[in-house]
Amino acid sequence: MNLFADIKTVVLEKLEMLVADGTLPEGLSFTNVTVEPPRDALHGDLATNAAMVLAKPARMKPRDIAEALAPLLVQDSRVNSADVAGPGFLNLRIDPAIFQNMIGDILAKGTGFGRSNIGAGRKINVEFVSANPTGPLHVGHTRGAVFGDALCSLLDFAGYDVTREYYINDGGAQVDVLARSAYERYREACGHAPEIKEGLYPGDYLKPVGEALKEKYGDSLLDKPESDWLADIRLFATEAMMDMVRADLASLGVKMDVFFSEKSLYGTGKIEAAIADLDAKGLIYTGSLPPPKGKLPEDWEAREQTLFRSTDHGDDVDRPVQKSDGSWTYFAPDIAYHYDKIERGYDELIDVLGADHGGYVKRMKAAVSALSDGKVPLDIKLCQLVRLFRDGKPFKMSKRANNFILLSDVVAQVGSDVTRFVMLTRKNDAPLDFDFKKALEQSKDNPVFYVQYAHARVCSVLAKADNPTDAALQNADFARLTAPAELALLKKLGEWPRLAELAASHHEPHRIAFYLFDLASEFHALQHMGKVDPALRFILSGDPALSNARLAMIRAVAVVISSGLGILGVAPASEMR
RNA sequence: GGCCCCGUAGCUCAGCUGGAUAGAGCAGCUGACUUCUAAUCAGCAGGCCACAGGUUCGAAUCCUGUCGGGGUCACCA
Repeated sequence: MNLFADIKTVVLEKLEMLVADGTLPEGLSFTNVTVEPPRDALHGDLATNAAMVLAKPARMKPRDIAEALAPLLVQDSRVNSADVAGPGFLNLRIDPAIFQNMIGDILAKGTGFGRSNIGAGRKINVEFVSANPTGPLHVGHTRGAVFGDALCSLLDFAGYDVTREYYINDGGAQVDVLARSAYERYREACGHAPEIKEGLYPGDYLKPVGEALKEKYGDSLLDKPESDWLADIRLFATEAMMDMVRADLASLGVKMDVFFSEKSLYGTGKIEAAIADLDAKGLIYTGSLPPPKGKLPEDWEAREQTLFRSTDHGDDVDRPVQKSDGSWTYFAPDIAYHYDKIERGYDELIDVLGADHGGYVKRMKAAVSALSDGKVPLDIKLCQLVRLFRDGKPFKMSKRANNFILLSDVVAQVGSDVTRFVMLTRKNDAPLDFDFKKALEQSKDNPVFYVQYAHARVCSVLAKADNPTDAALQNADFARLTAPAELALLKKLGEWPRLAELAASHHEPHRIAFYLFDLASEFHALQHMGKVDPALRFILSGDPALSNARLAMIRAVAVVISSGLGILGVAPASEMR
């Protein structure tokens, strides 16, 4: 159940009644009417802005509308009172029984509580990580991996049919460089001194690949021209790199549904087909681009190129799809790749990219808009940098010194759960500070710990009460939960379905992390009250009925925490020792 | 120079697609454990929401401009 959605339905019904009886004029749009929690709990449980947003189109005073609407709302059994306040807000007080009985709902549905169907089974493809297959994943990829994966879980929770997808950039020049680097490691394995020239990948991770190549080819590729071995080694090395990538992702609990190869677009007519589709829409032409605005590059010269008229779909300048020698630019396979996604029948697309790809957003959106005739929305989420610290001191990373921090380093040091949670405590477009020491600290300073500790405390209390089953707790007398702090906690639980929907529709998994922190905070506060006032303890030996109700309540907290952590891909802890 | 992102308490950040008196955590100060985990909690203090205009019943939120920080910028992917 989503109380906010339910009550909004009621508000809309009552507004229709006011139209029907002539109080409100016909033809009003109710799309801006909202039902949300008021900022201040003193104002009530829910508030609607209906009277204010309708005042102008209805040519009425907000208070007049509100006063007409209020008595109708109170007719609903769930609404105890409706008061006009401020400039025309309607503050609603909800029957406490609604919140109390929600516990039964939570215990019955378990972690399914809060699932919605706003996705309506629409197919959505989320492309993320998509790191070049030239080495292991590093911290930057880690953020994209965690963000993308959590976003997928969130969308699934909201009723989408989600595909997790990784685009393997195995068609460009960088995999040739990989092959040459691997070849040197192969020579090294064969007893020769490797020549890791400038521009090749120097990392040690290619040594096992060299060994494996020796295993497979013996000495047969030594002293052979590049043309004899390049294709074979490229394939071999790329597959080895993707094995590493898959292992890295697995260590974070990320499992892709589809690995899509860029190479598969070449020589199969797929690029040609995508460009032909654009051409048929009159969006491909031959011409030369104007020089970039502002400072002119020294070697700039006008060039005839095959261009995509992306400016028809919101881009700032048209983009080349073919180089002057007739070969494709990197943009062409990207167009073909997104064309392929559209042809596979996705209703929505999301690309998760690093912030350094910001300049790429408009052209890709333009391409998808053109290819799908504006029917398939593409959202591009840019993940900002991760800055690494150890105990407050910045961590130096240098690619040249070959000491850049790998995903596997992070996971090895702090574990998957902590890595994931910390990475999700920031909006994707804000830079993230990741402190190795703080991430492992067991204090309120560390939100992962704080949330897990709340869950563990519930487990501990339930254990004290001999672990009653959810089925048994569902029969508790929830009406006994009348303390203000208890009702506040229940209202927080009631926000979960709405919050999950909002997080999903905004493509913002970090909201889950912040909600869990708030929920944990409410719970910790309530538990602590039991120390000050024994009457508020969860387990009261003299009142088994009230104890059961409270145990059911905290069990519901654990269920929602568990559910939220599940979306983030973090395991709930049952004890913290 | 063009485009994109960011600018909110001393620090790190939320702010629910425009709502009521702008919120957390840390740091600071004052308090709270013979009890279900004090690994916690309560309170105090802390603000020109970068700045200036605009849109309207109402702006941290939307628009325009300015300043400051970051990213990116024609045959590299």
